[in-house]
Amino acid sequence: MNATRKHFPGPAHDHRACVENALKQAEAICRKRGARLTALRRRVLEIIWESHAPLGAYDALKRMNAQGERNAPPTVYRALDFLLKHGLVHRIESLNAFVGCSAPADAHEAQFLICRDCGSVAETHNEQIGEAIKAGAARAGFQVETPVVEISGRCPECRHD
Amino acid sequence: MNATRKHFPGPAHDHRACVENALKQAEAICRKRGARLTALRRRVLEIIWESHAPLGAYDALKRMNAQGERNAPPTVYRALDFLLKHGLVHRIESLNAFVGCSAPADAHEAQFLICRDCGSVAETHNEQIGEAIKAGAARAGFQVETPVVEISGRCPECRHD
DNA sequence: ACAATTCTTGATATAATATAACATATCAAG
DNA sequence: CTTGATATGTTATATTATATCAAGAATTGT
Repeated sequence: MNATRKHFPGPAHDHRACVENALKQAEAICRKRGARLTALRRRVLEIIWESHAPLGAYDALKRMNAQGERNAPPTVYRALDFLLKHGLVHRIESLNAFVGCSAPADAHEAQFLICRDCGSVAETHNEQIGEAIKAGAARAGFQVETPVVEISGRCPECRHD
Repeated sequence: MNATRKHFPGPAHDHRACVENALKQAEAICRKRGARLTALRRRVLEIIWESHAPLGAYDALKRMNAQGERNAPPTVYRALDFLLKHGLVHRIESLNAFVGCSAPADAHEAQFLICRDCGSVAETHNEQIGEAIKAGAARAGFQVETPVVEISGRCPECRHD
């Protein structure tokens, strides 16, 4: 196994497995917490998981309404709020878009590698980055609460050295 | 001197000096590059520097128009684009807002410490964070281009341990 | 100084993202 | 089964950002 594949699944991977796994984990997590993963929320999660590229709220809404339904923006935003609160999706601040969380079961600080060519995002959990951030912040007397680390660049598939 | 002050200037500092310094540096930089720091752009930079808290584009626009002028959104966005291009301001992605660059003369990768209470932002240039990011990305086969590091938390003035 | 070119600004319209407010429906506990 | 809490529906609006075309100002080459 190529170390690369661990983060960026590559174009040929079985994406249905990603989606199924994400939904199954989400159900388990919500069951354990007594949180209600309603049909609507599950559907939004599924839509977000259509690919590894972040999806805007309005794009998700379009997909929800593809069969003629008439959901309004608050509907999708509320579902996204729920999913965010439970760590099932992440918001990518630099894109105003949302991506499925690859490790929803564990509390974690994540960083995002965002390919500027294909748009796909890999989530990493790099403690060194977190430590460096905390150390630097401490020197400024700053108390870290929510570090946002979003790294734009080129994924293994799209780079051409 | 308190190490803290180096990053967060604190409420009592002489902010006019910050502004004057920022404008003087901007002029020098633009002169050296043959870039035109027009009256409009200079004014937007000055408005952004009104405080150490990031300012939204439309808030900047309101201030520009406070004396009855009728500038439109593209005007302020264009000025901001110019200032961004020349590294005179930074965009804070997680706030959709802009803050003056504290070290415009040097090329640098910056991180931002954002106080969630008072809203002020300190810019740091921490190479360890940059190195940790590059190392982590390399392990994923990812080529870093533009790392965004925005750390929300509490500044020295606002924390209460 | 003049024309040609480029850069900057003005002006209007509209796109894209996000939330407020209030009504109705569904669920879950007692 | 009714009460209280949670979730969804609906309409309107706020906030952030860009496309497009026209007009003006500075810069360059001659």
